[in-house]
Amino acid sequence: MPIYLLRKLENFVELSLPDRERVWRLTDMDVRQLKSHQDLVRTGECPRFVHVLLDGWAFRYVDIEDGRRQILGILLPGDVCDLSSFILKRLDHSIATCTAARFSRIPADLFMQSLAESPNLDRAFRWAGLVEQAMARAWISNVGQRSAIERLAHLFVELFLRLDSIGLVSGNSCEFPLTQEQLAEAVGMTNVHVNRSLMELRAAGLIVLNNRTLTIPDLAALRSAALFDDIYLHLER
Amino acid sequence: MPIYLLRKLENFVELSLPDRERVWRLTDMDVRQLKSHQDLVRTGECPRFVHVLLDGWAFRYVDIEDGRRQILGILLPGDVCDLSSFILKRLDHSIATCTAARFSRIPADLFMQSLAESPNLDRAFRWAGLVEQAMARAWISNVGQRSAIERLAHLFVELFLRLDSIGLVSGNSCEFPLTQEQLAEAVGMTNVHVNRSLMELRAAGLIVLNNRTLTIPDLAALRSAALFDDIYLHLER
DNA sequence: CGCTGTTTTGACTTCCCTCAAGCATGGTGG
DNA sequence: CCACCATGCTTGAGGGAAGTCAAAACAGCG
Repeated sequence: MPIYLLRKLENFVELSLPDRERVWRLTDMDVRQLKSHQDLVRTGECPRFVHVLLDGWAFRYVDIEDGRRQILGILLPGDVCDLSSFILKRLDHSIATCTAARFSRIPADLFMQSLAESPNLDRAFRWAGLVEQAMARAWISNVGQRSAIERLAHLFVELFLRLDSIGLVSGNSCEFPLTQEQLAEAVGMTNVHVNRSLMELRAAGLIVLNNRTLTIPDLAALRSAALFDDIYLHLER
Repeated sequence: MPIYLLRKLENFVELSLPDRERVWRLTDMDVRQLKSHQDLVRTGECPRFVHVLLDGWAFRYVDIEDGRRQILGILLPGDVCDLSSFILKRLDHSIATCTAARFSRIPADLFMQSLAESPNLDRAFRWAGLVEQAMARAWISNVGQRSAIERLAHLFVELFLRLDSIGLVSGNSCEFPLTQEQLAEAVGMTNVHVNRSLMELRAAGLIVLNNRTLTIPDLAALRSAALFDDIYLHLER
C-alpha cells in the first residue's frame, strides 16, 4: 500500500491502473521497519537499492568532521530516498529516521525495469527527482540568505505544503516530530537560537507548535514572513 | 568540439567511439555565444532544451524578493546546465554567465533519443546528474555549517578539483573569474566580509588570488582548512 | 518515581553585517 | 594622451544577530 507515493506521483501526472500496480508490486516486495533515530544508509556505503519511505519521517544529513552536522532535507511519506544513486560507488550522505518509519527496499534492476516498461512512470519518477533537486537548491538559499526567523518559517511552510500534497494535513495542523536540535541542524543555527526564534514566531501568532504538532493559523502570513515562493515544489496539477 | 564534456564524462566511464560521436553531434548543432553577465535561462521560463557549457564560467542563482541573491552552484566547461529539467513546466532558478561563454543548445527529444540509443552514454549522463545533486548538497553543508574562512576555502578547493578533472589547471594555478561580490552571493556572506576573509586566507599563505587567477601553494593545507572531503565529487576513475 | 531527552532561560562573547568612504583598475571618448 | 567613469577591491568604525556555556525547568516513559 504505497499510498503516499502514489498520491505524490499523481501530483504530477495521472497514473494508469497498470502503472499503479507496478508501483504496488515494487514497493510491496521488501518492507523494513526502522525505529526512530536509526540510520537507513550511511555515507560511504555502496548503494544497491532504491528506498521508498512508506510512512514516518526521515532526513538526509552529513557529518562535518569535529561533530558538526547538517541536515540536507526532510523525507516525508512517499519520498524516494535514493533515486538512481545506485550508479555511484559510494553514498555521499546518510539517511536517518526521525520517527519510527517503514521503508520499502527495491532492487535497482527491478526498479529500472519497471520504468523501462512504462514511459509514463519513468516520467513521473524523473519529475520526483527533479523536485528533490529543486528542494535542495531552495534549501541552499534558505540557509544562505534568510534570517533565523525566515529560515524556520520557510521550513515550516515547505513541510506543511508537502504534507498537504499527500493528504497529511488536517485543517491547519500537521504532525511535526522534529526536535529543536534537528531544526537547528536543518537551518544551520544552534538549538538555543532556534528556541528563541520559535518563541518569536509563537509570539507573533504565526505558528503553534507543541506535542509534536504544528498549527499554522494564517498560512498566508507565515508564507510572507518566510518570503516563500512555491515555484520550486512544482505542484503542477 | 565538446572536449570538456567528454573529459568530464570520462571521469566516470570510458566512452566508445560511437558514443563520442553522438556527443559531438548533439553539441555541435546549435552553439550560442553569450557575453559575460548575461542570463542563459531565467526563473519561470519553460525549459525546452538541454544546455551544455562549452567554455567559460556560469552559475545558477535565485533572487529572493527584496534584492538578496543566492548563487546555487558554479558551472564549469563541460557542465550540463539543465539535465532533464524539460520535464518541468517552469524553471525554478536562473543561469547567468560569469565570463563570456559558449553553450550548445540541444533539443530535448534529440538528447533523449541519443541516450536511448546508448545505455553507456545514458549512465554517464545520469552520473553527471548525480554529481550535480551531490554538489548541491555539499553546498548546503558549506553554507550551513562552516565559518567564513572555511566556506571560501571549500569553494576554492571544489572549483580547483573540478577544473583539474577537466584539465583546466596548470601547476597549482587556475583561472578564477568570480568577483568578491559573487563569492559573497555563493557562500551567503557580504562582500565586505568576503574581502576580509580573503585577506586572512592570503595572510595564512593558503591562497594567492589576483588578476582573475587562483594559485593554491599547498592544496593539502587548504583542504584541511576547508574541512574538505571529496567523496561528493565522485571522481571514481 | 527517577531516569533520559528536550525545551527554556540567563549572561556573556564573537562573528559577521551595515554604512561609508577611499583606492585601485581599466576601458571610453573627447 | 589624458580626463572621466564604472567596476571591483580595500579599509574603518560601530551595531546587531547569532553563538557559547551553563543551569534550570519540563516533559515522557519504563
